This record gives sequence, structure tokens and C-alpha cells, in this order.
Amino acid sequence: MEAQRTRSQEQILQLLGKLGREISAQALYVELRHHRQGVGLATVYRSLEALKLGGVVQARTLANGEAVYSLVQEDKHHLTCLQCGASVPIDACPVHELEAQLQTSKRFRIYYHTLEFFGLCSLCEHQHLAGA
Amino acid sequence: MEAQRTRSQEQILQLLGKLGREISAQALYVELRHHRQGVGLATVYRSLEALKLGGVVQARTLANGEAVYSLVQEDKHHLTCLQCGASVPIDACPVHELEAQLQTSKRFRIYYHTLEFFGLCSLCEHQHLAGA
DNA sequence: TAAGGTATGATAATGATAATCATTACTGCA
DNA sequence: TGCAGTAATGATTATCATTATCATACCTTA
Repeated sequence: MEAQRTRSQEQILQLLGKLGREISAQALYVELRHHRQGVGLATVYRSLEALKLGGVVQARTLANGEAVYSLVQEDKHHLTCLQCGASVPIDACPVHELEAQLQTSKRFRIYYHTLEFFGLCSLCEHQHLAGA
Repeated sequence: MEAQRTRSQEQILQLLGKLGREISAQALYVELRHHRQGVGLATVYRSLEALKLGGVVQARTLANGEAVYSLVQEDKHHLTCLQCGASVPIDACPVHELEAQLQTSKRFRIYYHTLEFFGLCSLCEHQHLAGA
């Protein structure tokens, strides 16, 4: 029965809560190691996977390919520069109604969503146009 | 000056257009190889990067970590099952207004956005609850 | 305490992407 | 047309996050 949470899962959950921000599995591993007794890297990945399936943790993939995790929270979205990778948070989020609709029309239990905008920040756009 | 497109870039662009669907860099590499004269894998990656920066190609990352590319197109979003990976397309998209706002308020030139919902499809939710 | 199952951790394997570097194609100019 | 300099290409290697493996430790229940 997977309703029970593992000790590692609890630790990770707690740390994620304390941090209040996204963090990669690798960084989590290091962080846990600093704090108290360490947790194996494999276990970090396993726990994150389980928590994700449990609907309490969400993940998104950064431009460099690594995934970052956080507690499921509504409306933390981003605007990311394709050139320099700068990522600024945005707070508006117009997808709630849609989410509710989808949940019934598509017969999916939706845990979370990601919404990301990609383009060029003004600085990079300049450089880009200049042909730098 | 990077306004000019490379031959490889043109080939890739054309193939993406013909395909009309998302495809990974690796698959593109194989595909190009089948069609005409091959293009090196490194060049595939470089070209995709350039086209992305040029605002004509968009990318998103699959659950398994690989990135898929397609021509920039509005409103091709997905609903993905965290368990089995099933990914069903959705056609509604409520973010246009927000995108327009952001473009001015955040001083970003936005090329495209991704919007993805994650959860469990009804089948997997059953299995999950059953503790399989 | 013993048995069965699950969780864990160290480590190796995988696989996509990025870096390297020598070679080739292209550009503008004499 | 020939040259020089620059950008593009491709084969290959390096990197690095993630997964798989497998033996050990733990926990629950009888």
C-alpha cells in the first residue's frame, strides 16, 4: 500500500517545504547530506517519483535539461529567455477554468500544470539583432 | 549575421514542416539520413538551437527527459499521465491575452509558450488507488 | 525470533546533449 | 579567378542527469 510515506519521502517533503522553491534532485541530495543524515541519490530520485505520483510534488524541466521539483503549488509560472536562460516568475494564471473542464471532459485527475513562456529578454534581443 | 539560414537549418525546417508533428533531435537525425544526404547529429542539435533562437522552432521536454521540436505553432498543448506517460492533446488555450500583456509588461519578446497538465489518466488512477 | 516484503545505498549503465577539433564550404576582395 | 578569413559541418568524445541493478538493512506480522 503506497499511502504510507517513507522516511526519506518525509524528509524530502519537509525540506521542500522549508525551502519553498524549486530544487533539482542533485541539489536536494547535497542539501539533505548537509542537514542531517544523508540519503542516497537513488532514493532521492525514487522518493521524488513517488511523491509526484502521490500528487504532492511537481516537476518541470529547465532549459539545461535538469528537472526541478517543488511542492505542488498553484500558479508559479515562468518566462524564460532562450538565450541567457534568465527565468522570471509571473503570477497571473488563466488556466483554472480550463483545468476544471479538462478534469471532467478528459477523465484525468489533474495534479498540476506547467505554463511557461519562451522568448528573448530585451537585453538578449538586442544582442541578437545586432548579430553579436 | 545570423538572419541567413544554413542549408542544414533549411533542411530541418522543411522536414519539420512536412512532418507537422513534434520530433526528437535523435529521430530527426535518423529521418534526415533516410531522406537525402545525411546531416551530422551535432549539426542537428546546433540547427535546432539556432532555429529556436530564431523563433521559428519550439521545444518541449517529454517525461523521459528528451526534448521534442516542432515549428512554432499556437495552442498545441498536452495532458500527460505521470504514470503511464500517455499524452493527449488539448485544443483550448486561455493564455493569449496574458501573453500579450507579458510581452509589454515584462519587456520580453515571447516566441511561444508551453502549457501542460499532469496527473493520472483514469486507468492509472484506478491501479494507483488499488495499490497495484 | 523468523520470514517476507519493502526501502535503501553504492555503483554501474544508459542516453541525450554539449564540447572539441580537424576539415570543408562559403564570403568578400584583390 | 585565386586567396584569406570566417562560419559550418561531422566524427568523435566528454558530460551529466537519470535509471537500473543488486546486495544489504529494516520493518511488520505471525
